[in-house]
Amino acid sequence: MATIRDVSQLAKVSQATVSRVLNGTVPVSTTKRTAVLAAIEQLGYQPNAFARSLATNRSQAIGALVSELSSAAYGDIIRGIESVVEARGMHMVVSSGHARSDLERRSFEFLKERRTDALIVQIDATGDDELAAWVEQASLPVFVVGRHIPAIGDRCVYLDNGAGGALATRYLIERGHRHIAHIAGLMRIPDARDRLAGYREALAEHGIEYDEALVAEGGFVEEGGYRAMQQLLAREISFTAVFAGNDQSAAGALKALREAGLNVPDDVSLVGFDDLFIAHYLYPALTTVRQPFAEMGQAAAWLALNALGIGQEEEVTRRFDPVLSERDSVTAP
Amino acid sequence: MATIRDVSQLAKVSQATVSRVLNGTVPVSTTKRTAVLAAIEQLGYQPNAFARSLATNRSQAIGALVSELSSAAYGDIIRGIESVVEARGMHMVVSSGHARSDLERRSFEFLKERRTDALIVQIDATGDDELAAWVEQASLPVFVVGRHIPAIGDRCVYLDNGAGGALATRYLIERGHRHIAHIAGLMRIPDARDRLAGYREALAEHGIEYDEALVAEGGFVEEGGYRAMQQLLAREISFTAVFAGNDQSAAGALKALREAGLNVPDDVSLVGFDDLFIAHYLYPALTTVRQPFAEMGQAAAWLALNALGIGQEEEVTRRFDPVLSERDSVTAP
DNA sequence: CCTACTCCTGAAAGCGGTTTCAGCAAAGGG
DNA sequence: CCCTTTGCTGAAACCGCTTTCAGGAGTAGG
Repeated sequence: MATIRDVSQLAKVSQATVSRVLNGTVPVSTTKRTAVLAAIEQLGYQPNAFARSLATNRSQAIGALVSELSSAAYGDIIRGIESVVEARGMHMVVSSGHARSDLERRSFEFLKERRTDALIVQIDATGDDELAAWVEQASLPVFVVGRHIPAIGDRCVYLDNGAGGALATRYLIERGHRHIAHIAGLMRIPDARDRLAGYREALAEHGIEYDEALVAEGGFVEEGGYRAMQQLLAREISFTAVFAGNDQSAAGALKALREAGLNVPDDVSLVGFDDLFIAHYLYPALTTVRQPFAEMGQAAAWLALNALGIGQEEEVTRRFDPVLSERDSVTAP
Repeated sequence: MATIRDVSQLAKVSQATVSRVLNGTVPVSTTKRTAVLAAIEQLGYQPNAFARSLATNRSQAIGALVSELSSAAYGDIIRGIESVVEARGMHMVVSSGHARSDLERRSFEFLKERRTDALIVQIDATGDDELAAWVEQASLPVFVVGRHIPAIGDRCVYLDNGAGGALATRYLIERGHRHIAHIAGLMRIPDARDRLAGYREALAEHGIEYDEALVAEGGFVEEGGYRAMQQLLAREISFTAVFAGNDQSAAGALKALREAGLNVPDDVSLVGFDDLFIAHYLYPALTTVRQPFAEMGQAAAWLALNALGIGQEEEVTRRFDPVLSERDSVTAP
């Protein structure tokens, strides 16, 4: 591999000059510049990223720590991050927390050690307080995506889950539903609590009394949604619509409803949350609250770049508003 | 940040000795070793990865270039790669080709420049010959996953698509179907051709004549599957089963069948390919040929590590066999 | 008791860039 | 016409680690 030294010798200039041509830090006379460029071309020279990083103490990479690499949502977040980071000529190093708090910790250390210039984390298993401590004590800028931790609010990019829960519920109410069940998510996750709060808020707005018997916990997974729906049906309280805490639990609920001989949307309307692409593949296609994962990833990436002084310095949206993706799973009661 | 120098001074030894206890390259006396470890602990010292890489010319990272970051299949491949790479204390740098040949090229250069120790690529848009040339000319070990290019066969990890096509078709034949349609994939992709070949092979095995009118191209996407199925129906040739080239086109086909008033599986049986998790969410849940993406990613990662001399040196499976995931979309005619 | 190995250790030379610093030439100001 | 700027340039220091090399102490062999 050619080094900067080889280039400088071939071009008959100093290494410093080659470096200056390369980085455009200081003007270089046209004759030398062209000589250098010619030499670079001729040797097929590529700067050694390690040497550069060592000298500048910049890695030209940002780290992404996600909860689970194979999930659809995180794929979109990563894609969002990658698109802006790569457009800035930087790289992305990704690591997964495998949905376990200890592994999240390990991956976090891993990436820090790797000295990425900034870190974007999207993890669930680690608690708010601990995560906030990580963020504050880290020696590099860290941003959190998909989660709102008030203590470090300016470092979070998240969806307004309360508004999302209210949006879904209000949508059902406006179509005439009064008896609306809710399949809640994993209650240790703030998102789940916020969505439930939004549900209650929308009910209250319309003078509908909150009934605990209409709420069951689905844990954000399909199997949980399935069982939660079975519980709701077993309680023999009538309802004409269900707001599921996420699309996966909605899929499970759909299955349970089908098995109970109930038709969606004719007998029961169903709304999900997230707008993963499974929402589109379910039958009937699921009406759901859209969470703009890719945009959120982009926003987090911009925050990170801004923190490094190489961003666009425009104001970056931190709190995203939910939007409803209307499909075929809702009708009037 | 503490450096190796700080550690060496605190421990009253040379930098070389610190390096040696760090890497275990050469024995160090117990007294010095404990002094060094104490100093490291006290200073919270973490070696600088750049300096180390510069000195060793090893990045401790392997690069992954995937076609599209947000797809379910690639998520599993990445997860597979990450699991083995991280277990070996190395990192993964990922980049996306965004399903475009020029961007694939750019990302490839990007990662090479970044001097990852090895590269794993999973891309579609670049042609066989060109990709083979990249692989052979690269200055680092490169492996291809999800694709079989005979010229560089030992560097490919792939599914036996022909066997998969035959498996699906045979499965249908064994259940009594004789008139089986095929929704082919994107014919410029070898996978699609191989699956079609497998389909024909299974037909031939059972003395069923191949009928071109029973094949339509679905381009591996949902919309294409939808239209392909409409074409097949419009041709008014009777068939009792369909083998779709992948799960996404199967989903489209399912939709078209439903709109045509045909029930799956009672009127028409349907088999997909890939076993993405949408297969599970479709209604009826899709019987499909499973492609073990995560395992394939792992295999590719092992090949890469072996090439670097830090693998397990066990024989690594390169060609994976398809397995049928039986669900609810097939029945006897 | 002397020589020949071992075994461990430290000094120093890289790895391949960036950046400071000083210097020289040309240009501008008085 | 002399002095100060300005603009480029090269030498050299430095980033933090690994690794070679030479040497000293301790042990074994003769």
